[in-house]
Amino acid sequence: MAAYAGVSRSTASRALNDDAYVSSRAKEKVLGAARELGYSPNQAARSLVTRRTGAVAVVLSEPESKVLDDPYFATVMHGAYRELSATGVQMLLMFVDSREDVPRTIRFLEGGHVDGAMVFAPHQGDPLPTALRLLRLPVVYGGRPGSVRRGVHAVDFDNRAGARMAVRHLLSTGRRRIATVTGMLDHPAAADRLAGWQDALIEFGLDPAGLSEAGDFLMASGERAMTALLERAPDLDGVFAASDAMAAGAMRAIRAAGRRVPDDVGVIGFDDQPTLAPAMNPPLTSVHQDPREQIRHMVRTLMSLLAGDTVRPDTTVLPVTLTVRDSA
Amino acid sequence: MAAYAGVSRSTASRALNDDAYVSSRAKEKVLGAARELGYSPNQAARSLVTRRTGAVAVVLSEPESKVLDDPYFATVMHGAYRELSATGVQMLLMFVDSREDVPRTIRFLEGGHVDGAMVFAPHQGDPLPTALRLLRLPVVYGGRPGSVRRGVHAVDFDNRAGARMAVRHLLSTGRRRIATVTGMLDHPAAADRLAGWQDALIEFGLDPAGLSEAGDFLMASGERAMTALLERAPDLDGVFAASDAMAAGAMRAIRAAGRRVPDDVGVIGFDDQPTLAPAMNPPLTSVHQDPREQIRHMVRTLMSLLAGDTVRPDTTVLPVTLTVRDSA
DNA sequence: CCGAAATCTGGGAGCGCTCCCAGAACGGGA
DNA sequence: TCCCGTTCTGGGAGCGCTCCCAGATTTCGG
Repeated sequence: MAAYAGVSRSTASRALNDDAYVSSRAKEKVLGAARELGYSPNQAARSLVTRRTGAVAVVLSEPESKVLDDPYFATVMHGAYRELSATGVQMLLMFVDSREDVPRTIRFLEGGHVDGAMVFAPHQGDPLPTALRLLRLPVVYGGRPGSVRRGVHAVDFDNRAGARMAVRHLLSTGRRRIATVTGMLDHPAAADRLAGWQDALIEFGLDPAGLSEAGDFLMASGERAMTALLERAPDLDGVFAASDAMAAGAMRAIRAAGRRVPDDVGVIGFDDQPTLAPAMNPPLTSVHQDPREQIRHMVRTLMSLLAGDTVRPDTTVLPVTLTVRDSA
Repeated sequence: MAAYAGVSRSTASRALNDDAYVSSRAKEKVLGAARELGYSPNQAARSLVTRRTGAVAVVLSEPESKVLDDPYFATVMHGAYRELSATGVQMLLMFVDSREDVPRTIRFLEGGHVDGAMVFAPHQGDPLPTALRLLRLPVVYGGRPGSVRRGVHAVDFDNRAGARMAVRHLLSTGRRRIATVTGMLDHPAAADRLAGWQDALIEFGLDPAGLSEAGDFLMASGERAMTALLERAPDLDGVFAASDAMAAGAMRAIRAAGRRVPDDVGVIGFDDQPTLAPAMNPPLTSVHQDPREQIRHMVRTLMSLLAGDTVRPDTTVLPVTLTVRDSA
């Protein structure tokens, strides 16, 4: 190929990587030859010497059922692919379903197959973040990792403020008995949302006691939890669910109990899932977060890290907004 | 590392790749040293000489909205990851959202970054399969590709037989006016399901005229189509929807028209989505297909191809079953 | 018009591995 | 005991690229 262009391998390499000190004439010749020959450089040979792979791992550490069910992860995968390929980086997707997957994953990540990783590992007891600390591989977390707190790069949403906003909105319509259905509490986001609900009630001088019920982010748990809440506190007039799916379940329970949404009970969800929240009946008021924005931040941070910039390890907190529809 | 184990690089290499002609003593020494040193071979150097990357691309050629919405794709991604990593192959996920993505994708695939590809490209006009024919890269399709018919490896479901089974089931409960809501008809699966519906009606001497309405696989289109059908044929007593989501939409329309499921109108879906079909009210009778089985077949075929076996290019058709619940 | 600085080019080394080949060690039958 | 086939080992070449360095060429101020 260098021969075909009539230059040395060195010059060809420089032209292809647009280095400094290449005459425009040589560059043109090389690029022309490459086009004519349909030449594309051998990635393996290149990585061998540059010690860069041009690939980044996206690690989803959640049980299978969750990943398949939650459209958030579909958005994450797709968004990560788009953002990464826009910067010329290949995405390597990895799933970690159970503790047994951890060693294999670690081995792969330290095997020099990737330049860095974007990790979603929200559970408290997840061994992955701890294991990852020992590697010297640039890692950016999506959402505050459950197990490791400080000294890591993370991009999270302001779950607590979002929950506060939701509850304040319910309060602003005159409701005073506001319950919550939480997510799994070993999940920092769930804990933060619970805290935000509590913040707003206390701020208003109200007593949160007995008005919280644990769910697991999925619809069925929302229905179950809401049924329990209605039994325990028949006078409740509002509910904040830590996910849209649970809000949907809660609505079913409310109707089953012969109450109306929003007339008798106001309902607010979290996530503002585009395929779910607006399609509900009535359309769901929900705390809106933008996963694409999160991904963008994560990619940007990782790219700085890969470029060798010293970025102070920190958690970036992205703002959320309240999308008001008819359910509250 | 070879030095540490006290053997030559050749012997170390042989031990690590468990080649023939290595004494068990040498092998033990090498493996022991590797463990002690936390050594893992440099993938780039290895690919450089073997001309194998140990990676396979999974290409999803569908518009973004579809990929994010359809749990089938989540299952595909996750299943493909599991099956591939079980055979020691890395998965590279690629999305092709629009025609503009095609050249970039082709360039990547022919750039020698992967050993083969598993492609999901169901649309009739999709330019990707045609472009892929020119590459000499082993490709296995998931579902019959829309544009290229023969001479390719594909693993499809028996959509036509599945639809036939569904309609026969409706017929067996005494229903005689059975409508269908189709998927996008540029999608071979949708066309096959429509054909199967027609097969069963004709087989029973019934006239399908006016009882079919086009949808797009999503819930909203099911509702819309069903409303139209009920208006056009108020006497209908059964409906076969080409997806579970459309079946859900159809149920809403049926209720909105003051009819009951299954008493007045029997409903059957397709896909038997685990998170949707059993959770519906009433639980949905649906044609069951197993995406994991499809993936397994695809991976197996691709592996044979990579091993250099000559596999006759052909479409494997996987059987489907009918899961009977309460909606019909 | 000269010399030094800036710009450009090609040769050579080497990244870490696998594969080929020649030769050493081993084993068993004549 | 010797010979031949089998099993095992190490050395060397080379995969295709980038990077370093030395030398060639151009540019430009004095």
